[in-house]
Amino acid sequence: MLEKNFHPKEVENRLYQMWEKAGAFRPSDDASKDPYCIVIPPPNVTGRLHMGHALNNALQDCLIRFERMRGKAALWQPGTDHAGIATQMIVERKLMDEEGVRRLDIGREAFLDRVWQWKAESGGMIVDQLRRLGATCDWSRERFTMDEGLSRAVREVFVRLYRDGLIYRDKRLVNWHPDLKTALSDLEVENIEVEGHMWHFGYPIADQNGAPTDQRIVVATTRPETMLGDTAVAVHPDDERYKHLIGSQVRLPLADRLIPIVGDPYADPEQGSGAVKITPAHDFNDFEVGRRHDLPQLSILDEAGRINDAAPEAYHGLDRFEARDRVVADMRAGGFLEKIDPHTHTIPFDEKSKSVVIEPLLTDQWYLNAEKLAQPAIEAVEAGRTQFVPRNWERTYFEWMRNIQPWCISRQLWWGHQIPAWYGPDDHIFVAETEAEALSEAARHYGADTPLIRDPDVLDTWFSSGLWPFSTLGWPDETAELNRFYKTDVLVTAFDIIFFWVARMMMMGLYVMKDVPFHTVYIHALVRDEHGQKMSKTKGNVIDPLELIDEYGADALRFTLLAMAAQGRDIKLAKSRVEGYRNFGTKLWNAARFCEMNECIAQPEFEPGQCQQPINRWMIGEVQTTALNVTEAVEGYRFNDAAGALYRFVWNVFCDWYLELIKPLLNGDEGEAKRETRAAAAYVLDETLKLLHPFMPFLTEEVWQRFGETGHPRSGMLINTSWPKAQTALIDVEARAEMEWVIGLISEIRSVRSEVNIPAAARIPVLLQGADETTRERLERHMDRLKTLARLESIKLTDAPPTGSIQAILEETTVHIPLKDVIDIPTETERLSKEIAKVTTDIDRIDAKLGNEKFVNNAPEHVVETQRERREEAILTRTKLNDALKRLQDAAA
RNA sequence: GGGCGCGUAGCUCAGCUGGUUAGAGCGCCGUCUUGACAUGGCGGAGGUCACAGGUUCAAGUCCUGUCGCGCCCACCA
Repeated sequence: MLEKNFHPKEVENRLYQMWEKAGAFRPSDDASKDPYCIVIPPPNVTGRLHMGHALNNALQDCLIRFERMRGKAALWQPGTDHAGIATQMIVERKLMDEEGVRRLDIGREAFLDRVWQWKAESGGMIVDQLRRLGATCDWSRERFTMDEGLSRAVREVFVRLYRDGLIYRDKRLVNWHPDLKTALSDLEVENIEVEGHMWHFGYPIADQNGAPTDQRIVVATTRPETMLGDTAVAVHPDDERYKHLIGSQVRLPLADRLIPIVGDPYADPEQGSGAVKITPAHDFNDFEVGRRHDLPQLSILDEAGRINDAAPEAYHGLDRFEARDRVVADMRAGGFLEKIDPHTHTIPFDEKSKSVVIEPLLTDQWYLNAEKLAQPAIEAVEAGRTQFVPRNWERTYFEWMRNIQPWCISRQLWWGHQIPAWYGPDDHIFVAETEAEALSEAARHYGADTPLIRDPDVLDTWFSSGLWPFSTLGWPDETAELNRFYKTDVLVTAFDIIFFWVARMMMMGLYVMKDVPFHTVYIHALVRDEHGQKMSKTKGNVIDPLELIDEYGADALRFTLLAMAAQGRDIKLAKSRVEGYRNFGTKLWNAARFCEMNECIAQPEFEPGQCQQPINRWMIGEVQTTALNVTEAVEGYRFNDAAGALYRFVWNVFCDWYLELIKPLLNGDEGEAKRETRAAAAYVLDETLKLLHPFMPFLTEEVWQRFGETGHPRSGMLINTSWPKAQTALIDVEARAEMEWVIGLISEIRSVRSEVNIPAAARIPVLLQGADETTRERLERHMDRLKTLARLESIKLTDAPPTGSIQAILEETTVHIPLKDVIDIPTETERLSKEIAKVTTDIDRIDAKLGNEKFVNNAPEHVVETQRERREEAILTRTKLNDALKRLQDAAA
């Protein structure tokens, strides 16, 4: 016997282990089954499950369970990402906290050992947390981006790209992280608006001998320290104010260097003074200007962001912000500071901490020619070989892909895939998959064995992530899984990594596999807090999914997320919502409990089409409709529709009506109708469990199992059961009409009872007017139900005009309960008058509509028909209301 | 500057290709501990669908504009 409530804690772990032990997560080997594959967005090994993961994985698990039940060989390929920077930082901090050593103190080898050690100890946390959510990943295939196999894939792709000329080494400005001392890609930089200043400097123009004159040219900057690296001043070639100065020179203060004034359209005459200082080594725009004019690139910062030897001695070793103050002070002292304006501008910060200011720095790095790789990736989406859901994200994708910049793929870190490049004594580059290969190439190149030095840098984490859809399936080997599951089916992710990841997978997949990595990209919402803020540790507004699981169970959390996963909108998560869906679980649990108590046991030979009772025929039809709706919704990635359909079906149809309506029967004598109803109820419950399983796997499986203990033994676990195929032939329109009539009648009687304040416990007789033959038959069939659910004592029929009415009930109840006692007559009179006025305006409006020829001629038949019916109904209601009003007034008098 | 999206009940949000009387959860009011469920039942209040125009027989839904809000990209000497 089921307990009164479902206790997730006692069930979840047990069922999960049972599934896993039974191998339920492994795709079927049956070659006749269609393959279905999702690769998980690999969480960082350093990660803890946050709400975004919970949503992301609830969606994937829902799809995987759905497709598995639909008979596909479903593979959910799991794994984790080594997360270069994040992981390195965590281990560095740990080293410092526990042993007081820096990574440089112990050296690269030892440090990497520590990272691996750390990974072994605590890297599995996020994976366990995914299990708690109920994620049915095939854990036997779990991969890690730094595994030997995946690392081999990385090396091979790198070498291929290099040999195809798509990876190259270049010296240009990169986004430099002065704390971590590494380059970052454009995407890892976040521009944040801050209040700052604009300093205006007057640079003295030099005479023919290079000596400063009194004439000044004013430039402005938000980064005064960079003036130490200025190598020109630019003015617009057509700017009348400065045209004549092009070709002359400026005596740069402090640095005391002569720099040219050049004409370049980059200088905007409208902005500031119209003249702009050019610092090619510290500004992306200036870099371009410098290239055009062949200006020297004078880098004045070292890798830690301190002023280097290229600047005057007074500034050596100063941090960039100290240097800023110093430069401003010195400029002021020298009389070169014209003015300071307050100024809001955006400053590049590192995207992770949002606290370190990124410096453009001139360094040698490895680049990937993304423009070339983007071409086929753009075409694939244009041609629809990969589709975004919702569609509008394609615009975002195109926008970025069409303006894609070279991708800086090297990082000056230790944790990651070391770049397979070696340098000869003359810095000649040898790129090869192994050192041996590189050495033999070098021997060929130099004509003798030559020692090589390996490039110490590692690759951007996202490089290996880009290979994920095929590297996890075994590439570069031609594995059975690769053949079977690539391309994969759908990628599920949030929009914030479309650029980081989706775009890169598209490029890499097409380059390496010559096919898109997935046919669909489902972009889901971001989970925010109740105020719509992005959840973040610093804001302290994080809701921990694990806490919610502890409190309400994994099913409740999953259902909440799925029910709210409307397309394209952010999810503002409120706890009350989770609670509501937990209650939904309880409701279903108790419905099952009710079935169990009433011996509704699934009969293996039960034929849903053979039912005789209209109520059962109706209910079976409702299940079919729901199966149809849920299937279509999940197929279309409309998870909220699917969840909503299930919620309404279970609660508002199955529990509220069906179970209530069959109570008189179940409590009555044994007989064919009772037997049929028990079997039908059990059938409906089973179908419901199946439909709900991808959404609430634990509760449904538990009920499924428990019923197998007391009823007919189950042939298998719910997780492996076939998805209900909607049989539209089982939808009996007549039975539905009849039951809707019964439900409507009960609702009306209840509503009227309440309106006239009949105590809930009171049993009343009811007079129904205008009963025709069909109505009489129906009443006969459902008499018990009507009496029970509407608390009627008796039902009398008259031949007078139409159906159950306020008037009739008022009339009859007066027999038992004096009207005056239960009704406040003045209030009631007022209410009725208002009601009458309202109905009258309704009638007028409908009359106007029906009087409109265009409407009658053009609107679909059923719309016009509906309007006519409504008109008649309204007129009838008005008559009744008027009668009731008159009666009240009589009673008052 | 370019792009995307949002504005519907007190709160959080659904509402697909225009078509009955605009829905849900939570909250609120009333009522009921009746043998599945108080994590519940039953009944109810609450909305000029941001605003202004337009298309249409018909607009929350389509178009234009206005106001307010959010996000992404780029730029800002």
